Amino acid sequence: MRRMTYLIDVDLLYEDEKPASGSGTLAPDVPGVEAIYRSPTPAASATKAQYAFMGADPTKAHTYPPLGVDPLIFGIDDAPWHNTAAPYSFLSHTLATLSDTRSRIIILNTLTNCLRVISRYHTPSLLPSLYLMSNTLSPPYLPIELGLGPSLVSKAIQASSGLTAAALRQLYNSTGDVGDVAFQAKSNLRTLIPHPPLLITGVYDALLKIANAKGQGAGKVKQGIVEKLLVAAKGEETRFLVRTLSLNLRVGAVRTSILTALARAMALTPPATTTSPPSEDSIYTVHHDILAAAKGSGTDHAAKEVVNQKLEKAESLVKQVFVQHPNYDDIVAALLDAGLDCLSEKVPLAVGIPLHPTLGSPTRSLDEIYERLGDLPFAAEYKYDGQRAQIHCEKSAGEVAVHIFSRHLEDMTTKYPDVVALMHEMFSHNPKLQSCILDSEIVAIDPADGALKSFQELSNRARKDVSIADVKVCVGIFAFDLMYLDGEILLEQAFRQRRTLLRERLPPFSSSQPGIARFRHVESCESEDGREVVEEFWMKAVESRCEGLMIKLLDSGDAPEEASLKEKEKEKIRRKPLPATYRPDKRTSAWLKLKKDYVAGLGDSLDLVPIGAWHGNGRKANWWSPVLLALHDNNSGKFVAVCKCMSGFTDVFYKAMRETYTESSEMCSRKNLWNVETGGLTPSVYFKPSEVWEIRGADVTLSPVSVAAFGLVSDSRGLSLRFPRFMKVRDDKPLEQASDPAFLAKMWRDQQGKSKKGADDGDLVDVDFEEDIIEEEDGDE
DNA sequence: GCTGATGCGTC
DNA sequence: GTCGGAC
DNA sequence: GTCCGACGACGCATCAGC
Repeated sequence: MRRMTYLIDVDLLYEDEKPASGSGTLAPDVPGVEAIYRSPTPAASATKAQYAFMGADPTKAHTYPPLGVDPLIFGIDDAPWHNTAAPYSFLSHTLATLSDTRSRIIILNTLTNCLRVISRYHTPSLLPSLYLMSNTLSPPYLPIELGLGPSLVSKAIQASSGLTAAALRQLYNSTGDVGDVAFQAKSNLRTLIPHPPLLITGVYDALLKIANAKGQGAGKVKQGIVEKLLVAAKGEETRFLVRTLSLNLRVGAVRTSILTALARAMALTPPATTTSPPSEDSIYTVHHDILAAAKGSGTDHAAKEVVNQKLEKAESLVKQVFVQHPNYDDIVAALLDAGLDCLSEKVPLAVGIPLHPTLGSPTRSLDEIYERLGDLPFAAEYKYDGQRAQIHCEKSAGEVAVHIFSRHLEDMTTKYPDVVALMHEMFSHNPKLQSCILDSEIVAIDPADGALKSFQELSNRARKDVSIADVKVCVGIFAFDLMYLDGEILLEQAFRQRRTLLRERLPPFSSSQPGIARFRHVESCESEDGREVVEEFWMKAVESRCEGLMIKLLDSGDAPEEASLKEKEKEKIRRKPLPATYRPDKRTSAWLKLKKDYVAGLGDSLDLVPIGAWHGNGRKANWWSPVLLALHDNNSGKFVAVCKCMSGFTDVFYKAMRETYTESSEMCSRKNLWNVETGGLTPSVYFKPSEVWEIRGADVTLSPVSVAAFGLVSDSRGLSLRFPRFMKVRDDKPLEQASDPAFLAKMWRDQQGKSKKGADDGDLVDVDFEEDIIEEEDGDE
């Protein structure tokens, strides 16, 4: 009913301001955006079939073949589109297919077939397709960002659909997806002048132009490009275009799936652009005859086995190359030029290009660690609470080039000029050093005594184009691995060797200049010293300002067998090899992390009351998520919000919550009926305070938005919780026994006391003293 | 030139 | 960062 | 075991709007 109203509005709008020329209500023309519209042939030649697919009802007509089928069966011999350039509708068709399934197999088939078609019929679209599939614009270490947020996208949807912000908001609350909102808004529109089809290359170029719009008026320029894209988009295109623009593609395929598919596509359908065809004995390429045999009547198991082996080899090759050199531009260029066989040589690990760091998987206790590793020797290292840093250094003609990359491979060299200077000093102090790539944690420290400071203090550092003189927060580098040294790649060596090399060739170093970073190795101990030593080390780590321990195998070995198995069963089970190499592609989490807040009794735990919530997104679209949680102030009797929480709930729990707090019931209202204090947060709905939940977090943080414990610890800030997650319902606790502000304030003080020598006398810590420090830091600017 | 909102990175 | 769900 | 996507607190950088 309401929708009818919109339809009329929209029609009226278009009567008056028909955007036949792309202007009207739309932003002024943006130079260079014609590429979006450009079609290799005049628009008039677009076939009926294409428009059938792109019509308002995309479920009715599909000109594209189903992509989810086994790639061996999939017929790639008919071009699915009629122009030479690949239309964006083909990609949105692919993404729609992905969205319809959760089956990994179908997802991989779909991606593989899509990439085969594109590389066969329009190789220039291959690279942009990979970026659009992975919802990225460039390698992560290049500073290219869309700079579009929900508000700008929403404005653009308003402008191109005629719907009001409130109408869009309501659509959004019910679907939990901006793409769906745009799709529905657009489906109410009748465009009189058909636009030429969007092209994959055109969409990607438009995204780059959005990213390149900088300076004053950039918002308008970005919005203008978005509106043009939206006007040109048809059917499913709109949905995925908007998801792309919101950086929330959500089709169940990210890095690994895309790399796997790219490898399979290249193996099955080698590009015709290579300077020479793949050799007959290529271990990757699936040649015609074997492919024909494998896809035959389905009985040639030998041929299928050969195909599978080749595909597996290709996948592992592409993944390995990518984790060591995460750049689709380079990989696609190499593939198109020389195919899979030369990929490794053409796209090598290189100093100056970040590799994917090895990650740690969580562990609940030291017992669990010993269970998983048995008696294999390991090193236990402090896990510092700072920022991961991969440091690249290379000497060339006497100059040392330094690059520093973050955990997600962003280039943060200009954030740490003090680290760069230190590396220069280290290299000149040690003239034999030529090059290195090392893995480390950068931690805020007290420049006087090197005492560790908190993560929150580190995060106060400036981030861009910092000069050494401006550095306000001193840091220490705590190195723990060495992946490359003097021209030699060390990834295949055992951690024991890499660690020894690190210690010998890059010893601890302090600059002669004040304020410059210091270079240290992480504190560590070894399992060979005995379990008691490790236990003690773990306690020491917890008492220091560390999150806990990282556990790393020193030598490659085999996982221990389960003691409970009988001898016969043991023989059947293949022992799982545990590598001590630096190979993040082999195991996504090769190291084990033991953090204090995973361990029962060690983390911070609070009893909080749910007092409100927001509408969930995506798979949580029909549930309350996140939920707003509050302390109970014993003095005022009021509930005071501390933080939002969305982690730790099961689907069953969400459903139950939806029942308990039914919208517009006596338990749930859009108004603040129960007079709760929410500070800077405004939930979509308020809950009647009625139960207590146990919530765990890693740390208490000083918060600019929270008003919990406001005034107890700082005059300008409240307290909140880092990494909050739901543990369980406390049926046994009445509301009045929920945690109160004083309790939270005490938790914060205890946490501060821990790091300060002599300040651990609990209640004797002077609140005013702490407060002074904070206000001083606050008002320093 | 300043302030607040927004984007996007860190954990 | 955390977590749960699906395969 | 692996992959994916729901989202947490926080703070600097940037740009809109005054």
